[in-house]
Amino acid sequence: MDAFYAAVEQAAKPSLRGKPVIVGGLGPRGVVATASYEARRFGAHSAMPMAYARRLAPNAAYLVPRFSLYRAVSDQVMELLGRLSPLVEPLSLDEAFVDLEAGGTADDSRSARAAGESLRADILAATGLAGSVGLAGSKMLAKIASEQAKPNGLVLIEPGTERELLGPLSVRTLPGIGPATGEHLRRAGITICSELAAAGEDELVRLLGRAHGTSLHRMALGYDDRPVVAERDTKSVSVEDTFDVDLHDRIRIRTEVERLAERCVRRLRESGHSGRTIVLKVRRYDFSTLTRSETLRGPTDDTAVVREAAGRLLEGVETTGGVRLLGVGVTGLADYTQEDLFAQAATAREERELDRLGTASRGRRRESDPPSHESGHREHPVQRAPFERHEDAQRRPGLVPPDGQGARTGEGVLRPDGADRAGMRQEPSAAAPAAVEGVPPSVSPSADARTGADDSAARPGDGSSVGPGAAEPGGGPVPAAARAETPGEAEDPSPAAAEGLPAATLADRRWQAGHDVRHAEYGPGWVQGSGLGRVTVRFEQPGSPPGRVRTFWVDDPALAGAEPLPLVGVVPGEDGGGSTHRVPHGAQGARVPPSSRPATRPKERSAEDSAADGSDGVAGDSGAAESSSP
DNA sequence: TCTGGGGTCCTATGGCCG
DNA sequence: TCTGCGGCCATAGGACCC
Repeated sequence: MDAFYAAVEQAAKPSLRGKPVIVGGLGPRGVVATASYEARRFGAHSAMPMAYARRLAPNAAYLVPRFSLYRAVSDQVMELLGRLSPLVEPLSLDEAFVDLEAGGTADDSRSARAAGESLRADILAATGLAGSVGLAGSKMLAKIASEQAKPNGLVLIEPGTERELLGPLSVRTLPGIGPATGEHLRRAGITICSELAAAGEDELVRLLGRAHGTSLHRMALGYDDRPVVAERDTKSVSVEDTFDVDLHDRIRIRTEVERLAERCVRRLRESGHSGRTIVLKVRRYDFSTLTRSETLRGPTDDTAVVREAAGRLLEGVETTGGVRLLGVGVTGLADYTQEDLFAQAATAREERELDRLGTASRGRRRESDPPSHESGHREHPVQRAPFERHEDAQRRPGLVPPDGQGARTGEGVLRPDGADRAGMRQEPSAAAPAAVEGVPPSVSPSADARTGADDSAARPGDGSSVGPGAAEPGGGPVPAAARAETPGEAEDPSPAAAEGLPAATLADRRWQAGHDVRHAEYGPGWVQGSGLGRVTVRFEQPGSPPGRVRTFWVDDPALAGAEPLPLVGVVPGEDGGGSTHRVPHGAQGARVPPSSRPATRPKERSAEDSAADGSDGVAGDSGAAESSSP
């Protein structure tokens, strides 16, 4: 898919079509995830620091990613690919290999080209978006072809022309040659593929090591017999956060590590995994990165176990000077969970009974899994871990008895499903007003509040402007990345209540730039920006003409968060928009009668309106669409 | 320019064990 | 009983990809 995230946003927001759009982290340390082709003309591109992109393209629209929307569109595209062949290997949300031969879809250049063109048409019809197709006899060449096809094109590499085509291309074209290897080769006098091929395998192995050397030599000759692999097992799960301002306070660092551990385990469980090796990642003030890991005796998906392991690893890390990033990961995954093991232990007899009766085997265990208790012939018997952990658990209140049932209920104190989600949404109510008044636009409120919570107290004058009110017992604000994935969450008052915090009020609502909203009177739109107690909304939707902007008070009860609308197939409703529109779970409780308080018109509105409605109609002017989310 | 977040794979090193 | 060696594992770091 071409400039995927930006293209989705342009499809969802008609006023942005044909305009430079940049999607990525909007905080002071954000980077560009995707730049639309219009933005690329200014020199903006993926992985570029956002601050630099803003200098190059100050009038672009800057938006945070909305992964749930991209995932939904991606699913549509992948479904179309699945019709071509059972062998589809997704590389990311916007890219996949398809083995056309295996699907019987194509067996020569003509039929392959036809399949590619019809696929592009189908993608356009289903999503309204452009995709590019590369056709070739191997994954490497297909990928190179698709790069050449962009934007919105199709390139086929005829069999027999591979070496001729590769020869003059930069070695950087080949997958696996990045900045470091490219520089390494350049110093050896190798800059293009023909030179790589001529260097010979022995020389490349000497330069780059066994695996890399041999595979690159083959690729330079056009050989690549890697198969298209449909199902790949996940090997690790991790979460990490970069902080807007370096962390110095040791207690604060520890708290963040624990929070990350909890988030990591949540993701681990959601994927149906447990894991044996806990990894702590620390990026220091000078960008040097170190990892520390600890391998347990058996796999776990227990929050407390991971949190404590991460904490132990942190103890061995020197953090004076400051920390800019922390991460927690789990590797050595097993695709059964601890509860399965508990259950197995507790119900082994029952299970054997069921098996004897021919009942299908239970749980998430697969044929390929390590043996269970009954057949333990492993050098490192993973199944011992639960029992060892159980001893720990007995000393720790609120943990799990090995009775299968208790695995969930006993731990409910730590992470009942609702409370976990609440944990993601613990938004210090005191921080919101402070942020609205005191935080400069584009500074992520969460991170800023985090720094305000202790670091600025410890080190006055290090740049944070949020006061001690930001600190909140029982959890901190949501990292920007987490919020970005869950639009509308901030509006849900229930989690706060579940945590015993004061119920959220309308004034606590956060309006994230780019996120969808619905106004009782004006219908669906999206947040163009907010700050100073106001939120500016552009009222338009996929398929509609570019819409107008209006500004409201942030606590306007007529305004509610909304879920993204489908990009294709919804005719803008006569009722003012989107009859298929769903109010997100978070907004249900806050549903309001139409305009119990009339749309207000702050004095600044006219100025803001005219700026945003100006000649180019883009959310530009360095204020509009960017995240001045309070 | 001042550098995200989620991954994968490879390499080197050192300890343990048969 | 000691030594050398290879295999495997744990750990750490780095390159790369989207």
